[in-house]
Amino acid sequence: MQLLFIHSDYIEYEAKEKTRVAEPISESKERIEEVLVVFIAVEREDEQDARYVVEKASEETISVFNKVGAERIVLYPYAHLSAELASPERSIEILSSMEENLRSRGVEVKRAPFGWYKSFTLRCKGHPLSELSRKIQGREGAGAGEVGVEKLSKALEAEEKAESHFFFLDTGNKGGLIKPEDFEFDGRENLQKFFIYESEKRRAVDKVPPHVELMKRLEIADYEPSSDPGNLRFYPKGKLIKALLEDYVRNSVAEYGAVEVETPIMYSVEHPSLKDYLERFPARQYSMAGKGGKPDLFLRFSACFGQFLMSKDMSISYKNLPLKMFELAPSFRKEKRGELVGLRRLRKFTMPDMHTLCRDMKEALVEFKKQYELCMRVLEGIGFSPRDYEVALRFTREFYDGEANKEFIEELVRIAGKPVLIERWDQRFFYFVLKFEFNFVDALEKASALSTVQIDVENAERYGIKYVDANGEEKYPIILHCSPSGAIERCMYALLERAYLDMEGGFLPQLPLWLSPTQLRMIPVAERHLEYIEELLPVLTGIRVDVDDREETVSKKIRDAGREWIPYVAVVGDKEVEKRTLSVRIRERNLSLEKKALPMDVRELKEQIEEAIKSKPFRELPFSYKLSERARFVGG
RNA sequence: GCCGCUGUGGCUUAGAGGUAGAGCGGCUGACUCGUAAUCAGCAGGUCGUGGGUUCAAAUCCCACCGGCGGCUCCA
Repeated sequence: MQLLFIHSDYIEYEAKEKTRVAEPISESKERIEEVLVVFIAVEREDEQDARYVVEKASEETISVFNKVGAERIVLYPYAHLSAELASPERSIEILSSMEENLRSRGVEVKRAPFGWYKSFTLRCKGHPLSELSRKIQGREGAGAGEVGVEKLSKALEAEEKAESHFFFLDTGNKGGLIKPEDFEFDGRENLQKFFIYESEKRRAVDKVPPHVELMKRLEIADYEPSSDPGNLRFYPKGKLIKALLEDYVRNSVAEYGAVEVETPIMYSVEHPSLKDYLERFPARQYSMAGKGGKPDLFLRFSACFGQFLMSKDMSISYKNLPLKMFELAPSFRKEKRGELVGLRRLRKFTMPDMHTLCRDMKEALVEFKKQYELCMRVLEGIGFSPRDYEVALRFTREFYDGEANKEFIEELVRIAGKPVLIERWDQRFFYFVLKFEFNFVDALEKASALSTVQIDVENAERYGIKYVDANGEEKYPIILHCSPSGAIERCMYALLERAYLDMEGGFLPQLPLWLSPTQLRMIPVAERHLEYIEELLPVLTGIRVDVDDREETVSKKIRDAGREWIPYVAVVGDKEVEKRTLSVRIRERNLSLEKKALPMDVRELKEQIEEAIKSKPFRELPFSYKLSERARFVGG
């Protein structure tokens, strides 16, 4: 049960309109003075142990009532305090028994009608105790009788109060932070969109994001109605792209010096170090009940716990630092229903998650910069140019006030090579003092983070992660959290949205060559040309080649290849067989109008493709190279 | 989670109280085909699910489920 207490001069409310769970009422309008208003959400778990919860909640209410010296109490049902409400019938029952319980203690109590849309005004007294919130929990199992009132977590309260301010910082800009009203956006439309999105957090959009249609049509991914929303299915092409991106990120961080590990995807809710995190986002976990007295489990929302718990048990010398640990972590966040969209925001996603233990802030900053550059390289390698993303640097006021740190921030802006958005928090409300993200702005002008690095000054201590320094003393390291690419699915979203933006701009949409499921399609004019194609295939190893051997016209096959965004399409007819060449169409970004096919030698074509995809991971075609043997995964 | 919109064969959709219609895709056949949709035929639908109103419901009402958008949020 969630309770919000407001000690008020008065409350006025009026029942306006019934909802379908409305209880019958006699009075629709009330005004009550010198009152402790208790906003209440009865939660599902309360149904299990209703009497206990009513007793505890009443005790707590009386205690607050006495402390603030109110004259009467109003119980005001307020569903919005919880995401896990009890049934309306039980809620009314529980609220009524709470009303009676309080009345039996000799207090004047009024209960606002349940299940009505109500208007209300109240005046909060504003003294230190005038606003309080409490959560009442039922007893866990049979034995544990003493779980009672808990305060909301400190972090959550702090965050509500935390204020932040936006600025800009340009490359040559020694003068410090520029206020948004003094910043000239000219030519920086994307940054402007990003800023508007960040500062207003709202967009008037009534369209489905373009990538959703594309992910289906290109047989990449799709919704799975039989799972929880936000858990997608990936078709062979999507799975291939995903696996290639994963390979690429894995290789990149290995090159940077991280070791790959794997940690469990579920953890006990009882673990003391995890509790703070959990309390902060109670409704956002996938959790399951532990049977037979075992503790409940939740699915991880990142690889942090696993790697922290692993680090805690390691013996680490200062000589091992900076120590980098990496995991391609399937992660779960039960995001609110309305937040889920296509590949942009999921409940199950793959997060490349690297943590770096650093001996001190100095070393942390050195690594932070390296990782900043690593992230730029990774995005570049995937196929994003710096024009495709906007940089945000976020830090606490305290961090920025150090003169050396100011220079550090300016250096980061120079590396970005363009103005960046700054967010400065008045106080630290979470575990980091500095973070950056590279944000993609999509076709509907929504921004979402790709790469990010954060400097964590809190979790080493919380988890008991220590290293031994040169003097033999135990120290807490500073921890860097880094996702070099951001969630893999989100990269796919950004690639699709970018392709859509290209299309809007008059270009042919395309995926990067190394990620294209089919890189080269061979089209025989007639059946008799298949033999020649079969001869060529062994030459083209290391490239994903397929053959459109269906009984269709050449025009149809060309069109279908175009709809699949295939980068190289080679037609083979009598002429080619005779001259031992290929007639190749190249889908370049600027070829939307010209549709020329040029004669090319097979080896020449192979070299050209190999040159373009060298240094990138390669995987074979995930299905038959013959189109006639391939099933369709999505309709038409 | 709340509010609004939405759900018709595998896909895209027409129909807005009175016998479910089309295109794509699939299958069969013909054409062996030269750069963005060859022609003909066939199969495929308890109109998201469950209730209700009605002589009659894809169509109106309610609930639930999925999708989209907004609010909110993004460790």
